[in-house]
Amino acid sequence: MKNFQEKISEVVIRRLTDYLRCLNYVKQEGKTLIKSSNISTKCGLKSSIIRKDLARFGVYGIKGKGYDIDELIKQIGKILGLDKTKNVVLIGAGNLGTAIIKYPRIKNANFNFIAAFDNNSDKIGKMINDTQIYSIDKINKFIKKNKIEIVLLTVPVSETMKIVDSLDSKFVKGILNFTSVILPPKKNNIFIHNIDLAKELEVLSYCMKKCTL
Amino acid sequence: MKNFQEKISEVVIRRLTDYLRCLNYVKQEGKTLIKSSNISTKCGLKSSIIRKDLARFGVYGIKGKGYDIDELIKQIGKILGLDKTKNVVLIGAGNLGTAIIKYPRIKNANFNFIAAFDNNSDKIGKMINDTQIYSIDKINKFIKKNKIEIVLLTVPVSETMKIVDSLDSKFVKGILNFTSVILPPKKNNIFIHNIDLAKELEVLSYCMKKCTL
DNA sequence: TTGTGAAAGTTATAACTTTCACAAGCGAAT
DNA sequence: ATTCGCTTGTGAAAGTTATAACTTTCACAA
Repeated sequence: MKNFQEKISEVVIRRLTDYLRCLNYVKQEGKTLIKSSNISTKCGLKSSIIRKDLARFGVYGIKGKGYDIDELIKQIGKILGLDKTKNVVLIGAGNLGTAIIKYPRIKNANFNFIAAFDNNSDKIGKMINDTQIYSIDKINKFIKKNKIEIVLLTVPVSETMKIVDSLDSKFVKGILNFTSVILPPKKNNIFIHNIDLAKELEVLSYCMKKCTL
Repeated sequence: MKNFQEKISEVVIRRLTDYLRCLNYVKQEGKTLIKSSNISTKCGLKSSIIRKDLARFGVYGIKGKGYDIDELIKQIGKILGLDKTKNVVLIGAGNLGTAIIKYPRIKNANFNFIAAFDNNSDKIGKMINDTQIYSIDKINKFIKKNKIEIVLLTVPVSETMKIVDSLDSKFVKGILNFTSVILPPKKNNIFIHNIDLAKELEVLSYCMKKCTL
């Protein structure tokens, strides 16, 4: 794999995650090699762009045969930084938070939910999979003690700003914001990635409309 | 608004949804006009591209002042096809499904969840907000009777294929697939939009890695 | 050893996107 | 009415991305 770090756009990164998903799927079918044309049909992309993406990172296959699946998974993982375990905490142990912790592929991404926080006393002390729920009051002490860098936010809109402002940017470096509150891409040097579930429905809405034109 | 339908790429569509989210937020602060530079800082985009996007669709502002928020919301809604109510059903009334139905901005997108389906007898008959949960056996009859075009899939991985194959493509035109199963972008003429929650974590993972280089 | 088929790797180009810089125009104030 | 400040709208240039077409190389079999 090439070592120099050229700028990679988010489109490319998103494609890499698609490849990864596809590769993990094909791997568990017992295959060891995969052709670019195979990834192509599975992901709905042209095979040429897949080969180009891979070559760009110095990930090579075997001409006439295809790519080694295990090797590919390893390399893409390395590019995305999935090779190191990242401790994260979840804030907001509602339906969405619970769903995320239980989501099948998240353990593959090497995200380790070491704690969840909520202000609902019925939930405090309970578990979601292997993750314990604590009172939200304890969050900053916990972050400091465990040097948490990543926070997943799945709280109600009304709570969001207060919590974001309270997070100690000495430790927290990234927030995955699943609330529908708009946060700036960077705040106090914390990288914020906004995810809006409604967005996907809106995109579908456009596609449906376009198709019936 | 321009009437001719040029091809619009998904990047642009996604930006439009960002504008919409921003506009709704600013609207509820009581403002009536907004500058492109304001949307710009909120969404983390250059103001020039916002103006370009809007002009492209024939949506114009007032020079020296900005854009009329209500008008902008209306126009973007029209472009995305949010102006018409779309009846949808949810399959899989687990945490993720529940979270989606309750997600704040989804009603804005004019998606109307008229029914949910699950195979867990404890859930059948219960409600999520205003949406009743039915037995999954009844799904095809329901789709036929109510001419449902959009299905939201939030079932376990093991159930996914069986359900997708069983959906009647005479009625169903779009599937929003939140399971982590890879589905092709189109199947039996049904448009499929895959959403993988793990993807967002993987993207964040890359960003975090990049920042520490 | 050599020939062949298949798929990777590469290059050139077309298509698309973003950005910049500035002209144009609106509205408020004088 | 005129000026001034402000922000939109846009054309051209720069930058980026995707695609098709082409070349190379590998593995296997004859």
